[in-house]
Amino acid sequence: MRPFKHPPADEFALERIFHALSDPARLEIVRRLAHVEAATCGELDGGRPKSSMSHHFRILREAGLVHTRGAGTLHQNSLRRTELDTRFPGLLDAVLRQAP
Amino acid sequence: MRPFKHPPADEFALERIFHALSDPARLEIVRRLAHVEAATCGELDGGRPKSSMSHHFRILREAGLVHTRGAGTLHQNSLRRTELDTRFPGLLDAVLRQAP
DNA sequence: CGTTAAGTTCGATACTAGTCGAACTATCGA
DNA sequence: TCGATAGTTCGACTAGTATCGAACTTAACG
Repeated sequence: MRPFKHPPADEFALERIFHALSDPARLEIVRRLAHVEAATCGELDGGRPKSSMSHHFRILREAGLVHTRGAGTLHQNSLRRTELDTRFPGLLDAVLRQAP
Repeated sequence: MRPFKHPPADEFALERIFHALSDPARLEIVRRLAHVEAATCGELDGGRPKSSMSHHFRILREAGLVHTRGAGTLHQNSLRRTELDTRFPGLLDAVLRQAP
């Protein structure tokens, strides 16, 4: 499995993060990830096909919102919460306070 | 002059706000508006044509980020800061802390 | 009025992004 | 090793969006 590209926290771009969060499907993914330690792609699809989910996770990963690590045949995704809170204090809280 | 449509604070949609902020031109507008009481469209174009600016201001208005009021022949735009802070505490701060 | 100035609207174009099926890859288990 | 499973990649289609010139609207001022 190819390793994923995860930008370091000092390369996070606000525009990219906002773009990632401007899609309802991705906003929902982020919110659901906030309640768990990690989740697989399959656990978070809302009936959407796998190729669509893969696309959304890639956007979230490249924005720096989500970290994905392979665990056997499945991928565990987690919110990069502490890094995001350090780099953009208040942003994630604002998102999550909205619709818990 | 046609009155502008300004959504009430309880109709702000996070997706729409994020989309509005995902464009570099609009992010810059918001940041510059944070430093002044109000500004006209012309004061904030970065050499961009008026039709482009008008487009961006409409997106910002309809997301609830900016309020526009006509003052004679020019339009005064201001950040809806208190309403945004009430509805999404921390969000605007996160944006503005980033690049003052 | 006629003019100037500030923005808006319209229309065309180009680019960007979301959706989803099909084929591919990698890993685990029988 | 064969098959099943989880996810990625590819390709095509579609929908949305940015850009910008040109025409239009509105208001202030001679």
